Amino acid sequence: MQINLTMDLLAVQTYRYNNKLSNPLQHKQHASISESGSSNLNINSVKFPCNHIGVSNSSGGFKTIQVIKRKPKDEGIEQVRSIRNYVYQQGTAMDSHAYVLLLLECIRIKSPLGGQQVHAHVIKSGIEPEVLLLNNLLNMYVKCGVLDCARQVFDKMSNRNLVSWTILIMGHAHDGYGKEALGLFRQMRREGVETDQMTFSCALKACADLGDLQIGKQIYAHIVKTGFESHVSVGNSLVTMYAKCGSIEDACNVFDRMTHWNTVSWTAMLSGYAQNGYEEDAINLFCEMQWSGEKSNHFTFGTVLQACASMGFIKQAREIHGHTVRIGFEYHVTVRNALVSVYAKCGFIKDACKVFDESTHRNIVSWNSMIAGYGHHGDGEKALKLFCEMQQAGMKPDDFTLASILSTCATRATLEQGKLVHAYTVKTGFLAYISVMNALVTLYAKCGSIGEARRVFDEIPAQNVVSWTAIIVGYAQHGFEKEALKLFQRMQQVGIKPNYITFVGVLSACSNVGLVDEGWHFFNCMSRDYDIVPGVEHHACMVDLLGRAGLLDEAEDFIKRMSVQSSATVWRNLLGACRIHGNVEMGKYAAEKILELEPHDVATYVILSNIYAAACRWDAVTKVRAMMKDRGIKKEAGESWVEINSTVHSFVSGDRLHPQSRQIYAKVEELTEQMKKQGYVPNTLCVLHDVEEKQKETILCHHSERLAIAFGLISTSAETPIRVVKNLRVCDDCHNATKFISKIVGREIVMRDINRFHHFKDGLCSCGDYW
DNA sequence: CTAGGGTTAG
Repeated sequence: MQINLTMDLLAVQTYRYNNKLSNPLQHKQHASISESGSSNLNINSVKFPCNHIGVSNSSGGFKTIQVIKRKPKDEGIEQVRSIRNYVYQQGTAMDSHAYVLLLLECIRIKSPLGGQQVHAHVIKSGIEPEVLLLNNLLNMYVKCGVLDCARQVFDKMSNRNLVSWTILIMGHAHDGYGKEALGLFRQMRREGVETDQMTFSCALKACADLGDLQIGKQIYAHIVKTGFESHVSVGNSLVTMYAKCGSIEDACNVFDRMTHWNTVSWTAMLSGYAQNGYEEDAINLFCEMQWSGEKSNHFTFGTVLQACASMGFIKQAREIHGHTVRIGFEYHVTVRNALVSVYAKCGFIKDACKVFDESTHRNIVSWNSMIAGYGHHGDGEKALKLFCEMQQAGMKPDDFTLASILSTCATRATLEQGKLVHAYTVKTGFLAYISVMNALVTLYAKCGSIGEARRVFDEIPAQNVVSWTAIIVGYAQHGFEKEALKLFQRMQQVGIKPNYITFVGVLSACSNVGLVDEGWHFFNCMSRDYDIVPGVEHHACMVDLLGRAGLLDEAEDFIKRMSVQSSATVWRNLLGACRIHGNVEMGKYAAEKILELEPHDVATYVILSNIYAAACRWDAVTKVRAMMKDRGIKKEAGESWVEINSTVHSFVSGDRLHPQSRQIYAKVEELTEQMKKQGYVPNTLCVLHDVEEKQKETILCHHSERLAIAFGLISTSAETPIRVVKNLRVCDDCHNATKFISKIVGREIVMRDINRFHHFKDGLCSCGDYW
């Protein structure tokens, strides 16, 4: 089916990454306040940045970029106009107090334009603004997200007080400019201004965001010295700072030593547990909190539900959902968003959808949660539809939305749609967000364009651990292990520490080409040199590596000695290796293990049956087939798809639903003829069905990947590479056939199966038949 | 002037 993205793409002719937009800091447009005033009251001459305003940041990181979420044009102008009229109506009666009220109104409607009008009017009025009014101006700019202007006001103030400093520091800390916030904090102390609990809190928040435990501890020492330790707010900020810096013990210590607690204290501790992988402690603390009599609020529920989400604790989530209903928090937007998220992450997409649909008030997070939910656990088409619906409902996508949508396109390998979204990010300035660029790296990698992925990666101004991981995983999936491992070294040279997922990428790079020694090396050094405890995913990689390399006993032994709880994936990798190396007994054992964990896993039955068939154990094949019938398990349809003109064309084996079915099958026949002439012999062992030999050949030739390739060939011009995606491992016979096809038609065929990429060219596959 | 929270990228 076709999905049209409701985007105005006319203005963008090219999807290529636009270098000029890569660093909005070079393009920052300052909102200038004209001292002469009056001209600025003319709506038409208001010079105000409408897209993004950069604030210089020594860190060079991505948080430096703010995007003012523009409201629909008319509405914005209306707001400004009404405020201006209000100002005019007041005539000469305007005094400081009235201006303060107006500024608060600007904050309420989030109108920096309106605020600027008020500012201009203050200047024009000729009154000498006292500290209170200036602080409110500062606050207005900060709250409207225009730190540049706040800074300008601040710099011109002759009489700053503690509040002025606090507003500015808080503004920077709140918007992610931690270094600037700490710089201001230091400057403030140098200038001899007394700090209070509020400034300490803000400084600690800056440390928390920067993850700078050292400075955090220095500030703590200062807090103790000045006697602010007993303030609840300071305690809360300390808990948060330690938790965000990953030092959960320190956070606990502070929490335990506090003399009194409020809802914030409990929530901060809860969140600390949840973010550091102590989800169960978080849930226990939530229970303790209920016993203590402390009231929960929407933040508390949001946090505890998040803890449930990352652990897949659906039962607890439902209980908490019930609790929010009982105490009337059910319809709070934050709670609802958390509910959408928890249901989606636990795989209960229908429940998530219900909560979303029944929401009376939706904000950007609500849409993002639902879109991400569909992208990860439902289906990509629904995610894209919702993305369109969201815009029809007048909700502007943000960086989170776009990262999710790009990730959805990556999963579906819909390169053309992905390119449209890429263009959209260029046009709207969202390309400035590292999360969006990282998602683009994965998009191109997962669509088979590893070169394009690399180009995007290289253009990221300051790659973070996710960027590096994305490109490493990309190379690993394409079988370019050397490049993957080279980049792994490079990332460390530039000072980026690999994390848990980076190692999944590194180990899969090794397993994809059979680098056994290197795999062991990386596996062993994880905890030794990087302080990362290998998890079940890493163990699964090792089983895959050893098994596929033919070291089946070593792989089995490895599973038996594993320190973490085994998963179906671990056994599935062993089963896959048994299939490759034809080990019937171990395969049977692995299959049993998988079925203990996932009794309805269709693929396991199929592979087991394939193993028996390859060993000519037809009795056993029959048995497996009977077992499947008994248990009501149907063979999962292998599905392959190609994207042509932004439309996804999907095929299952023997499928005749496509309108061009006749031509597709004709092409398949034609190709088969040519292939046979060149020496192709169908491998009928790949056929599970109990049918005549001749019929088996036909079944093979009508496998979903063949249909997709044939359709790709008849729908695109010569020399265009064909990109096919398959939801399962590519079948042995199809792999062989595709090599022939690539040579016959003289085209590159890129096939992504569930594990990796196969680049077929001139009769050869990039995997070197090791897959 | 207010700490605390929900959505994202691998």
